[in-house]
Amino acid sequence: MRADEPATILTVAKTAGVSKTTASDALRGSGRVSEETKARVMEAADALGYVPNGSARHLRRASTGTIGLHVPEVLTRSSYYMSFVFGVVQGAADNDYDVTLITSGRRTPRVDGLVLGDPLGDDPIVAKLMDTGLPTVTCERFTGTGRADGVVRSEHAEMLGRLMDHLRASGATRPALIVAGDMSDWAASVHRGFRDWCTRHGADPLVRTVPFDCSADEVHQAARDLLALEPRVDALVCGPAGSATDLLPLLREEGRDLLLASCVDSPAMLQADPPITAIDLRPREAGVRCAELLFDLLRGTSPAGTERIHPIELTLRASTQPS
Amino acid sequence: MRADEPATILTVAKTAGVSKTTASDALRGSGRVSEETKARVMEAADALGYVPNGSARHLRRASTGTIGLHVPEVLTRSSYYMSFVFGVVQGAADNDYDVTLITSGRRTPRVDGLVLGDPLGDDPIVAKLMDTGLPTVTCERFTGTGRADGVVRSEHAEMLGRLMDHLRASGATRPALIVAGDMSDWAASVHRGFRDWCTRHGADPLVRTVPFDCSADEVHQAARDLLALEPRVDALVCGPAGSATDLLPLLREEGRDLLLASCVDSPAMLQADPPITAIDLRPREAGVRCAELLFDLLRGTSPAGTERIHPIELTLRASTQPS
DNA sequence: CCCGCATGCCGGAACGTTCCGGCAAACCAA
DNA sequence: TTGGTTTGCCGGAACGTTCCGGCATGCGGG
Repeated sequence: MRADEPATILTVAKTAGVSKTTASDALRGSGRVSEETKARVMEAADALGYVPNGSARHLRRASTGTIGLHVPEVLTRSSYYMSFVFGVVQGAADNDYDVTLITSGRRTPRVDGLVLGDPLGDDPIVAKLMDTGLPTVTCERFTGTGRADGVVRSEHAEMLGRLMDHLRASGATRPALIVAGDMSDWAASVHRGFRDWCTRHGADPLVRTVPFDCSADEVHQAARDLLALEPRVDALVCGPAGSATDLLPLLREEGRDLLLASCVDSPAMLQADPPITAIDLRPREAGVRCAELLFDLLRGTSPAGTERIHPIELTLRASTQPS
Repeated sequence: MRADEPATILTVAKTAGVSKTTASDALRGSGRVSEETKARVMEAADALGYVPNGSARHLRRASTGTIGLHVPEVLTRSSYYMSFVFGVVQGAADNDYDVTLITSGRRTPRVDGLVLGDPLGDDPIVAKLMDTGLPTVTCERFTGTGRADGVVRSEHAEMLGRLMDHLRASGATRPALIVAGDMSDWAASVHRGFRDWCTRHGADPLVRTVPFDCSADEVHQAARDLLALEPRVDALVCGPAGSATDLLPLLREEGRDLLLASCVDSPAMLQADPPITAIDLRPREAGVRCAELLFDLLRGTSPAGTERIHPIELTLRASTQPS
């Protein structure tokens, strides 16, 4: 339980023997305050356990000190999103901001800006948030109506090409892809990367599309379709997070010894048998980058329309070694 | 980009032809306002797109309208925590509160109360948060110094007993347990439930302890220890989230055909081969309950010290069918 | 008619901090 | 000595909303 009333700037000022303005200036490094007075005020604030009242501060400054964060509630991507969320929170804390989670469009959020992870073009919540007019940064582009003020994105198409090169070098001649629909910029890039690679290498673009928040059954069905093709598919790239590990039992059951890769890495890919080659999207760093870009926008140090590239990596594991 | 200045209560009042006090009272259902006047004010607020300035409101009310949420950054539990977080956010939104994520003890948070998921007795961040004196609800008990104002917990020991009964009914005579250390109330309960069951049934309590945020290697090592025992272990209960699926490759490799169960359910348990029997902790609902309890505490409708039981379920799957 | 009560409005002050501009003192140059 | 500049303080007002208590009006009862 809380002991007594929190100290205010007036308490600190009285204790340090200065005006409230001097106390505020001393603690914030604003105005003109001598070093001696500044030290005295900071000592008093420390001794009193003074914590600024954010509501008062933000009322006066016409700001909130908070950014809103929205990620889709898709459990298959919980590992990715959890890391992303912690990254955004880290980036915000580094800039003395709080992060408020937004899971519905019910209330217009009172925040200084927004970070939207994986904004889906057909997500009404995202559309609503984009309509608030708040400074907004998206991780990957928004495929719906409207433009974010800032975008942090990765070169998924290029990385898919590199993965395909690796599969080809491992002996694959007939690769296939399971990918989510084009409402996600990420999924669209992966899809495009695959098609482009097939065009360049004279391969059939064998693709099955599933929903972004697809069930394991949907993934299984897509995989079965591909596995039934003749000539036989000899490499399978799984777009949806977690789907590669979900398919291991099916592949084992069908006695299919093909190369397997995932477009989203997670601890489960490493722990699978065999460990699965995957694209490490480095979600925590992506979160930090999104937060940083939003603050640059809020401070005016980056113009609206800024796009930043977030580097991703291909992690090779046993699932794509030639057998 | 934002079009123009947001409407204030003064704008609404002028538009509706009433005083600011009447406008405020009409929108909040406080004071004494006729139905006719109320309707007129709400119409004006709607037309103006009025959104209350939370900073002003909370400054006046000496509240923040925000609760702080802390969960450990343990990726192996991302599925559980993600659901828990979304549950807390849901519960908060239902009470018109925002949720701020707290990942470090660097700044004393300006929030009305705290929800701590899985508070570990040796976590310095949790200790710091408990020291703030803010009204605090924990999901499971805090094993360190200090007492939360409210606790939402489940009967893990009892559920463990039921799981053991099921394993015994499936033919297990020599069950073993991998569990995290006792810094987690949940882990301690699971451990106690296992030991109590073994005592009641004259079984050796075969247990290996791992850290709460254990690596897959640590789980593998613990499992190898248990698998090496003679007489042979015929059932394995995995405490750490995700560890049951992590062990499937090892069990397959060792040719061990034993019963396997997990103390934490997740989509991955369902997708494993075979699907793994698990305890569904229903994390999303747990999150909602924690938020609700915190608001009851803040409103004074529940006394400090309140404990509420959150029901959990045993989900039987192929991994514990007798072979 | 007068008094008490209920209803429905109202303005002022409060919340804690920051912004703005004023003022006094000290110093330096002409 | 006078004028200009710099430094370091200061009080008042502002931010948007809520709380508090006052007041006018109407109604009913004595």
